[in-house]
Amino acid sequence: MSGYELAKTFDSSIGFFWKADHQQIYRELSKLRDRGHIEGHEVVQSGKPNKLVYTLTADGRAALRHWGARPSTPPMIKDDLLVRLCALDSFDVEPLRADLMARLEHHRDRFAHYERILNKLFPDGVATTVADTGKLLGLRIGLRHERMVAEWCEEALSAISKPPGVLLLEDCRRENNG
Amino acid sequence: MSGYELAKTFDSSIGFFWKADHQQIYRELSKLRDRGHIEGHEVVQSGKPNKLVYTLTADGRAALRHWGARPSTPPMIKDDLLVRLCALDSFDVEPLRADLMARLEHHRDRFAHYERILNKLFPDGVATTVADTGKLLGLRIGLRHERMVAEWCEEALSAISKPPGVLLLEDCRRENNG
DNA sequence: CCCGTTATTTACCGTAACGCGAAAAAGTCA
DNA sequence: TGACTTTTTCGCGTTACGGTAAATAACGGG
Repeated sequence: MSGYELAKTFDSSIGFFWKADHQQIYRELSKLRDRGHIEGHEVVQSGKPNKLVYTLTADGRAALRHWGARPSTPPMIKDDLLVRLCALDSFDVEPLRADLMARLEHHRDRFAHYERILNKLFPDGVATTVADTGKLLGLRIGLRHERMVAEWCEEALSAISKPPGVLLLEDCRRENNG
Repeated sequence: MSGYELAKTFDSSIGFFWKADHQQIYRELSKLRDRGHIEGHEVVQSGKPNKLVYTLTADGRAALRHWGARPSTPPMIKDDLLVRLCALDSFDVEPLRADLMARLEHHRDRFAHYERILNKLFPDGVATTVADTGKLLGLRIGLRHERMVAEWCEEALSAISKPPGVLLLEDCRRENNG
């Protein structure tokens, strides 16, 4: 693809867990070209300026496979909300509650959104190709994640609404089985 | 605290979702001091070099409260494993399966670790102070997260082990209720 | 023919957040 | 003296970004 096409289709592919504007895409393409991983070939167009379509070189494909065989690094959570919770007594509760409610809505929205995509792409819940299996699994962890965080937001809201000490064993047991 | 003390205690406090080595801590302390948010006072010690203990200024405390009232930004997942899944057909399956198994073990370990901390800090599952409530909630989302990812790893392993198309409605239903 | 619009790429500026390797300074103990 | 701990600092680099703008190239309307 060309940089322009990548920029346009980025959001609808891996855009849910990775953001990149067009500048960064062009930058990364330049880096890859400099390293010999990709090659750009001009494609003449009528009615529009020509575009520079990049394709993997043999070297690039090898590097890709090599990268694909590397162990992944489990990412950190890195949510500033968690830092706030770590020092909960240093902050006002009300804005935090508002934030938690906004977050709850946000994660519910994302969950619904992923669900729509899932129903659209995999109405039977079945992936027929290897590529589809990967995309389906990506959707699955997205769904799980949003549902998990949304549930946690509810728990957090009820915990900070009551005076401390009212988060009881009962809640724990419900959570540990849920 | 002093930079040295912060560096030592960082891992056992918010260290699970935020990493910082001592250099970065000193750097951030310098920034905060330059902005007037903290003040350093030398504390004489016997048997060791003196230390520079930093304390919040009134300005710093105000800035902290202001920061605490800001809406949080929901972080992206940003797991390179997900990128691999998005282009699953471009990679070899075996290293990916190995990676998934390592990840499964990793997240199970973290889950067990959080559970131990939870049982140690909150043997009754009850937080008695506001500060404890925050820490408990942090542990809770950590537990939820590790359990969720571990379950997803199992699902992913079974999905990539079978030929495509065998990830059935049955699995979906189990997940959507689980 | 100028002008505005879309498509496509590039240049140049900056920032935050980090890692690495080293070393300085101050003290202890063998 | 030399090795080791404690505490702080310096100077180098990188990755991964964001913003603003401009440079092309082609189209169509007035």
